[in-house]
Amino acid sequence: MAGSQLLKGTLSTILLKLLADNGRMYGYEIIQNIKKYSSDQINVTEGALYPALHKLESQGYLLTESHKVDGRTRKYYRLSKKGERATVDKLQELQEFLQNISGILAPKTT
Amino acid sequence: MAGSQLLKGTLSTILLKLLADNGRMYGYEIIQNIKKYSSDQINVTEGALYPALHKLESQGYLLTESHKVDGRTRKYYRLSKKGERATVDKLQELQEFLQNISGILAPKTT
DNA sequence: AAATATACCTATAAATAATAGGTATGTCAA
DNA sequence: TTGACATACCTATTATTTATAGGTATATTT
Repeated sequence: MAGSQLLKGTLSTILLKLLADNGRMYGYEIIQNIKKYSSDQINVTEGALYPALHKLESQGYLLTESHKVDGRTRKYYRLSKKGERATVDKLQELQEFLQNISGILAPKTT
Repeated sequence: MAGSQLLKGTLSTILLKLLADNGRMYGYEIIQNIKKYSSDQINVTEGALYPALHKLESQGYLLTESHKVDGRTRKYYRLSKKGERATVDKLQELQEFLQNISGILAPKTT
């Protein structure tokens, strides 16, 4: 996809926010969810998603449990207490950054 | 700075936009400008800026001219015709991306 | 004389995502 | 029944991008 490099730096925060909203999700579901919410414009690849989830897990932000559904294994991820706190911080940081970027991108009226 | 990795992918577009607005700028000026516009929150390092400018130049998006001012050399960068076209495309791409991100980050009302 | 600001640059390291590959089950159509 | 496609997990390698840290040099302020 064009402009895919724009995702850099924002993916982990998006993942935390999705889990905060939805309680628990599994990898495949996350990919579909982001695709849908962005009207097919943001395509998170598996090679980006799974390492990102595993890193968040290793940092103690996520807890996991595996369940077999229709013969296939699903690994559910959800926020730990630590992850909930991190989500608040990272969300605020990202929103401030987006505001700053918007300020720079705003058409100049001078 | 915290959250500095958020800049990833957006820097070259920001540079193009700044040059589109200001006609021509030199490296040091760009760093100060971004710092000021973001209220000190976005700090573009030299190690990020100069390679980024040189890449844009090598892609044919920027033209340069050096001038000596107060004993110091300034290298001015400005958009080429090709750079002007690229700016329009990249700006639109970034704005669509920011909208998508905002949509995902918006508080869930469901 | 020393510190700070201005002004350019690059080499190496770190972080992050893409590409491309692997494994496996379920379903639907030819 | 076979082949395509969707679901579901994963990792190794590569590419891209920025940070860190270093270098050079002049002007101004303390």
